Amino acid sequence: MQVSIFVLPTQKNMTTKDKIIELGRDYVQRLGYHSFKYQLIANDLNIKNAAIHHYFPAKEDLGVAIIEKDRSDFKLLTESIKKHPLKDQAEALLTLYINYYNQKKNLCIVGACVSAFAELPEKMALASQNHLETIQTWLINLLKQGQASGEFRFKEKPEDLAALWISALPGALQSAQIKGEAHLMQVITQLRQTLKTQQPT
Amino acid sequence: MQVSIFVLPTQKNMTTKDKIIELGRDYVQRLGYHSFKYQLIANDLNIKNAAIHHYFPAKEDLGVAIIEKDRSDFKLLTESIKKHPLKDQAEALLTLYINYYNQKKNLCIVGACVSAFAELPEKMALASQNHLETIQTWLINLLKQGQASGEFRFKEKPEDLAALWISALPGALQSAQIKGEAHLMQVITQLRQTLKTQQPT
DNA sequence: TTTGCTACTTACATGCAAGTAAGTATCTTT
DNA sequence: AAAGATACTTACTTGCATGTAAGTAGCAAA
Repeated sequence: MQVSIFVLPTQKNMTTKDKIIELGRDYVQRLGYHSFKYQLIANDLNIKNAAIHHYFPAKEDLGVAIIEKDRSDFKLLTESIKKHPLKDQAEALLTLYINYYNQKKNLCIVGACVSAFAELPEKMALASQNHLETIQTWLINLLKQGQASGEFRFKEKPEDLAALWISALPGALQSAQIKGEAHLMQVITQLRQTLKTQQPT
Repeated sequence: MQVSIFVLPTQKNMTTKDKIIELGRDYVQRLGYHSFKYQLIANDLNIKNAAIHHYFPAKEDLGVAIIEKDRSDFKLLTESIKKHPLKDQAEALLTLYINYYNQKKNLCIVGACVSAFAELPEKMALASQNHLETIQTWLINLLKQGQASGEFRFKEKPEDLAALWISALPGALQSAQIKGEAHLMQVITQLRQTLKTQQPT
């Protein structure tokens, strides 16, 4: 299920527009929305600043495109594994964050958005709201299925547990910048235990 | 134990320097470090921009002062309640975050620092590292005491549980901007349950 | 072949935030 | 009363990021 940790940000057969979105997402996840600049992407692609404005007139437009790409990727991922055991599906979310850490991306896109929310353009605020909603809904559903099937045996409300997961993961990824990978793994260990899956004997 | 939710950011008997730190902390918690500007504080205090540079030559200097003030306040708070029941001491941390939310501060200082960490001046990075360390150490200690006394009956390692708390609280505060107060309360509910305190019958 | 579209470059305008240098008013100490 | 320190203001520099206007090169369709 896990392909490669070090995915190349851009590939030859991608259009410039798509490369801009990919590189933009990278920088947003490393630096945050307000600290990422068109110039960084322009340098990487050996094009001029204004070329990016050709595709995305305002930074806000690129911001929205990045969020929607990330949301779309999330949907593709969850769709592709929806027949897998529920525990594996939950693990896929955890793996996502471990991969971010290994790629030195200490913000997930949703985390980057909420941590800059007060200064976010309105369209980006709406897009990030939709993105978070998508993740939350998927997770709640997963937890409900697991509770119903007995694959998970937690006593809490699925909504409450989902809230914990979608707060703790972005938070742990952020603080792992200071406390290191072990910190992220401690949080993930705790989250795994909340599911109360059958212990392998 | 809880004084007033709506504490005035500055008071008459404070020095200008202290007012700058307090207002700075407010703005950092609302906007994030890179989005808060000297001009905002200058307007609030009816002074000129350059007056702030008189006290804090570089923005980084004010940043460090804000973090150290926050850390100092945290130490004062925990010191002042160290004789209280352990459960109440844990509740005090939760209350801190509920108060932040009610004051529309959707970043704690540590959260503001880690979410902007890659672009943070070195002195601020160190200061925030110390701040986080202080909170973590306090919490681990509290959990260990509670485990020893039987006031808490969790089975996890105190370190792991502490990691969850200090990731989930900043994360929940941030995402509460999108998902509302109920979301924060769901996370807090889950964290309370991790302590496995005696249920009141 | 000419018309037009796509994908850019060149060159520039704008605005803003950080920071500095020099001056002034007031209060403090000797 | 003189000297210095404190708490600012005025006026300015610098640099950078966003964004725009106008031009160009190449391919694509009519």
